[in-house]
Amino acid sequence: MKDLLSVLKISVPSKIYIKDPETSDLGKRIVENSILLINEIGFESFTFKKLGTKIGSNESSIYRYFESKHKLLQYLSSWYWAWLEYQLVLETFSISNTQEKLEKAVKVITRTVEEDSNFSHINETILYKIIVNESSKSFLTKEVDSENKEGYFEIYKRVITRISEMILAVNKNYPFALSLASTILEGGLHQHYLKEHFPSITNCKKGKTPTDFFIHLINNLL
Amino acid sequence: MKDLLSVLKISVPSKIYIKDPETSDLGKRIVENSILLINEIGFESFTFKKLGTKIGSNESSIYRYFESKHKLLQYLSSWYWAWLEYQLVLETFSISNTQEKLEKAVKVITRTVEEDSNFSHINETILYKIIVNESSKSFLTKEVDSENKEGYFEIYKRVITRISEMILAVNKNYPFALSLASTILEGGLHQHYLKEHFPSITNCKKGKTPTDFFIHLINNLL
DNA sequence: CAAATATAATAGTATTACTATCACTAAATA
DNA sequence: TATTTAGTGATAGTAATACTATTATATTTG
Repeated sequence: MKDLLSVLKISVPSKIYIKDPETSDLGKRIVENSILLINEIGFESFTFKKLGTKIGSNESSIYRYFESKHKLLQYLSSWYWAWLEYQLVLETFSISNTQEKLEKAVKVITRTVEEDSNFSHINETILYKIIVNESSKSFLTKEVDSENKEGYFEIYKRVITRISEMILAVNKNYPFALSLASTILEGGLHQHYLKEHFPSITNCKKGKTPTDFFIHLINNLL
Repeated sequence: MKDLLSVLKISVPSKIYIKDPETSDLGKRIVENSILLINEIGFESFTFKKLGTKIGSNESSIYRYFESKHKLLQYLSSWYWAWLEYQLVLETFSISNTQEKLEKAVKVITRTVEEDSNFSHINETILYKIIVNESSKSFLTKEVDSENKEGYFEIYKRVITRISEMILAVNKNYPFALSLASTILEGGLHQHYLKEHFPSITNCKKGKTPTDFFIHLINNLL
């Protein structure tokens, strides 16, 4: 996996950034450290000024890469979905049994990202925490519709479409494949969040993961 | 229902506000118009200054009721969950058949709030839109844990607990009642959001509602 | 070596998210 | 009736935010 990814590049919709952060050292430091800083202080308190200080660079230089912190969050989200899609395809590709394939897919999209695959400057484990805590904010805005038209959410939508196809492969008569797919994806993140902050309204904890919940769900539903 | 509510008062955790907005005309105008304004321009663009202008009052007066716009959002959310809990209890109370009771409950928590029950200055239809679009932001912050300890999310958690009890009444061996309950509640809001902004990743549309999806789900799962 | 490009440094702006102070009015209370 | 006091409004002020613009300097490339 590590080797494969060394020749592949995660591709994010180009309209999200002004200048591709993958093309320079500064760009990579911006992305790498924005993940750390957002994780530390939260998206609301995160500013380009603070990030500039952290990376020993100037606020104005960061603005050459991203129009706003909101766009940066969308970049990080898209990057994560692209990375997840890659994991998803890789780990399910060779499975021919439809049931088994779907189970694997659900595992991939609902599991905690625990080990840093480390093929890049991006720490996926920490990025995953940001996805759990902040990713909703990337689309819950007044600008969703225009941003959606611009293609900002293409990868996210493609992941859901892929899952829905696997659902239909198991049961072609199931009438809510897309809704189930989107529910598992967002619901998985949400259960991880609850486990951390609202343990009284989830059954998930150590030894009983969101993955177990959703695997049990699809096995009894489809 | 209208009559019943005229003697009942929706009760929100008192730590959320500085001064109870229900106790004055200005307070009610703040709440009433904040709902309209947040719906119009979105929570990010919403400010107390703009709200002050809208209600012909002063920014500083609004700060006498709410410490910040974040607290105001939490107030609106709590108010909604309290209102929903009331609907939930009222509409399921007299149903003795457990299956039927749960179905009704799922209907109540996943349906679109369409008619304004109009028992107060609060427009529930528009408030519901805010819940769909903005309510996640009330807990997705770095302050969740301390705010949770202060009891800000009590009503929300109680609604989920109630649903989970109804799930267990149908199938006492189902091992994920809380997770299923929280998934239906948040998932319902999310499907409504997708229907509006990302129709390509949901099966929900006119004539095929989030309610249909979740009713079908529980009926085949439990 | 010149030209283009990337970055840094500095300054500046409108707005935000408040806090503080003071004045005024209406209602409650002594 | 006089007097607190509570509620609201008006004004001012502050530190920080979310940028934009300009100029200088360093680095890369043709």
